[in-house]
Order: sequence, then C-alpha cells, then structure tokens
Amino acid sequence: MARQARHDRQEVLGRALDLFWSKGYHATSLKDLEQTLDMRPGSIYAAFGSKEALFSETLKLYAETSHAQFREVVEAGPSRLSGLANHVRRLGCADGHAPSRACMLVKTLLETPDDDPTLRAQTEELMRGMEAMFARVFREAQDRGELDAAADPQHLASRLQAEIFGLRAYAQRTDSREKVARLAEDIARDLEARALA
Amino acid sequence: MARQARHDRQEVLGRALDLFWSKGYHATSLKDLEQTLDMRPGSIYAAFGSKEALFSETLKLYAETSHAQFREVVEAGPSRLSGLANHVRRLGCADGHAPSRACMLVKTLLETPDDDPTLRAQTEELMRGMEAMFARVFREAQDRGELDAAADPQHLASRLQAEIFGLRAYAQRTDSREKVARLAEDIARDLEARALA
DNA sequence: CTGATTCTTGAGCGATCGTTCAAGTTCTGA
DNA sequence: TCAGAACTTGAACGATCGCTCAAGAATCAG
Repeated sequence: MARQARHDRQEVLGRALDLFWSKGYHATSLKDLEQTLDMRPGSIYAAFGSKEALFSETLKLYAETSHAQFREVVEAGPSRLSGLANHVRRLGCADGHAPSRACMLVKTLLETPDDDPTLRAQTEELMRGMEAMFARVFREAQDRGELDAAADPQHLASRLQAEIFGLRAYAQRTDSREKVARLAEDIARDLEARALA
Repeated sequence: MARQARHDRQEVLGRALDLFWSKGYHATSLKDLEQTLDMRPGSIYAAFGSKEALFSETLKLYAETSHAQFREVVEAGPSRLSGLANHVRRLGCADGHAPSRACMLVKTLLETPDDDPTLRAQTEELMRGMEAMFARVFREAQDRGELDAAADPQHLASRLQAEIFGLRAYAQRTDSREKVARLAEDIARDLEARALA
C-alpha cells in the first residue's frame, strides 16, 4: 500500500458530471476539467484514462442517479400511475440544482455523430434501460389493477420517454419556466387519466 | 463586372446544412466543410465570413425550409387539425431524405453552451417562430369551427412543439424506426380527436 | 488583345486540442 | 526511520482547430 488519492473519486465524478451536462461533451475541454476538478492532466489521466472514458463514467453515474430518483418518487406515490405522474411533475418544476434542464442522455445522443459508435451505443443502451424501467412500472400498474390489462406497457413506456425528452428539451429554452410546468402537468394528468375507476 | 463565383451559393448552403445537421456545430470541422462544399478555406471565408456565420445561415435556411414544408402540408389537409396531424405523421415516417432525424434547432439548442449567446438567441428565436406558426394554425382551426373556442391556441402550440421535439429526439435512436411511426400516429390521433363533432 | 476585377488556392499562422511522461511529493508498511 | 509505492505536477508533444493572405487563375469590359 502507498499514498492515498487526494481527491474523492465519487465527488470528482459528480463535478465532472455537472460540467459535461451543462456544456456537452465536445464543448468541454481538458482546461475546463482541470479547473472544475482541481486536478492536473496527469492526475486526470491516471484516474480515468481519457476524456472519453471520464465522460462515459459520468454518463453511467447520471443514469444511475436518475434511476434511483425515479424509483424513489414512484414508490412514494399513492399508486404506480400517480407515481409516474409525480416523476413527470418533478422534471417539470424548475430545479435550481440541475446544471442543465435537458436530459443528459438526449444531449449526448444528439451531439454524438455516427463516427463515435462507442459513446452512442452506451447512450442508447442507457436510454433503453430507462424505457425498460418505465415499462416495468406500467406492468406493475396492470398487476395492481390500476391500468387496463389490454394496454401495451412497452408502447406506453416509449411514449412516456418521448414526452419526457420533449418536455426537457423544451425546458432548455431560457424563457420556458412556467410553460414547462404546465406541459408537465398536462402529461401527468394524462397518465393519471389512465387509472381505472 | 468580373469573374463570377464557381459555386452556387444556395446549393453550397444546402450541402453545409446537411453536414451541420448530421454532425452538429462543434463536431463539424473546417476540413469537413472543405470536403463537403468542395471549397478551400479562402473561398469559404470570402463567401460566408466565419464558421459560425455559415452555420447561422444554414440554421436560417433550415427554419425557412421547415416553415415552407409545414405550411404546404397543413394547407393540403382536409382541415386544419388534420393538417397538423399529417405534419406530425410526415415527421414520424422514415424519410430517407433527411440526414438526421432530430430537429436541427433542438440539436443546436442542446449543444449551444451558455457562453455562446448569439447562436443560442438565434435558435430560440427560430423556435419561437415555429411555435407561433403552430399557434396560428390552431387559431385558424378555431375560426373555422373545428376546435373548441375555449381552447388555448398558444398552449396547444407549445405542447405540440414539445411533443415534436420528443418524437424527433427519440427518432435519433438507431433502433426506433417502427416505434417512431407509432408514436407519431398517437400524437396525430390526439390532434384529430380535438375536432368538434 | 489588355487591364481591371473577382474568385480560388493552399501554405501556414497562432491557438488550442487531448495526451504523455519524467520528476517531484506524499504517504504507507515494515 | 526509510525504501518504495502511489499520486501529483506541469512542461511539452504532435495534431488539429478556425482562420488569414499573398499569389495565381478566371472572367469580365473595352
């Protein structure tokens, strides 16, 4: 054993996440990272290997965090459908904490050209994971008798994901605060309107 | 008078549009442009001034083209609401022509950091223009008695725009062809379902 | 033809990109 | 206490970035 790292890896990853999320992958330079992480190039490369590898790790962290928050909100809801609705409402309300309102996965998917297959594949994989999560909750709603058994959970999931993509992309506009809250409420009500009796 | 330019400006702009649309602003290099436009740096700068100015012109062209296509589809429809629905259907069906399915305005909005206010402002302005166009068509639908006079055209417009943003962002996923068509059909039917009697 | 004007070329600018690595620093285990 | 492992530093690398400009090529009017 020898000297331990001066920086906490998780905390560094968190700061890298904020930076990448707000600026995007291409627009974030090593200089930016050096400043934000308070680390010099050598340390960054020793710890993470490359800019792309670091970005990849932050993307994974982002998905895990989103997953956990989603699961928490859904399980706190009085029902599965209203849990989903509350998740959408939470995305819609102005959250001063998040560095960017648009989903990081969408930002990455849209800025990843076809000639960067690694990042793109990872992004799509994480998106599929999110969608599968939605589908699972819809299925749970069916099992609990909240939702029509004839409904297609997979389709509802892709529809919800597309709506969330749109909501959050729209939220990136500087003047959209109130509008986004209304849009989120619309989506949430449509979800709750699917509840049986 | 003297020598005339070897390249047709509109045709060059069109090719630049395709390139920027598919790769994004940051990921497109001058080398890429030289190759795609078949022009050397000197000519590009003489004709357009800078990479950003060229991009800005392509963005404007994109918005104008989209505007024209939208207007055409809407006016060809049997009614305003079904015109809007057909517009959504057109965006949803696999159109081999477009180099990238996601809306170029959304791509630009998401990849434009806060420290590039010029491009961002232009993008948001063009988005507002699109939304205003939607609102106008909803208002026309009201005037024609197709749509409940109590509805809020502006809100419906922002909702439609958000849904289109989401649909097209989703379409960027490589495996989404059929799903996107179904999602578009969902949105289109919801629009038509607003038609009075 | 000639001269004037405009467009095109491409070498090359300074800056910045992501990355490497030898040297220095700090901490651990014995 | 000290050898050595682990981490940090920062100068510097080659590549590429967006961009410039002097020189050449092409097209006009007369």
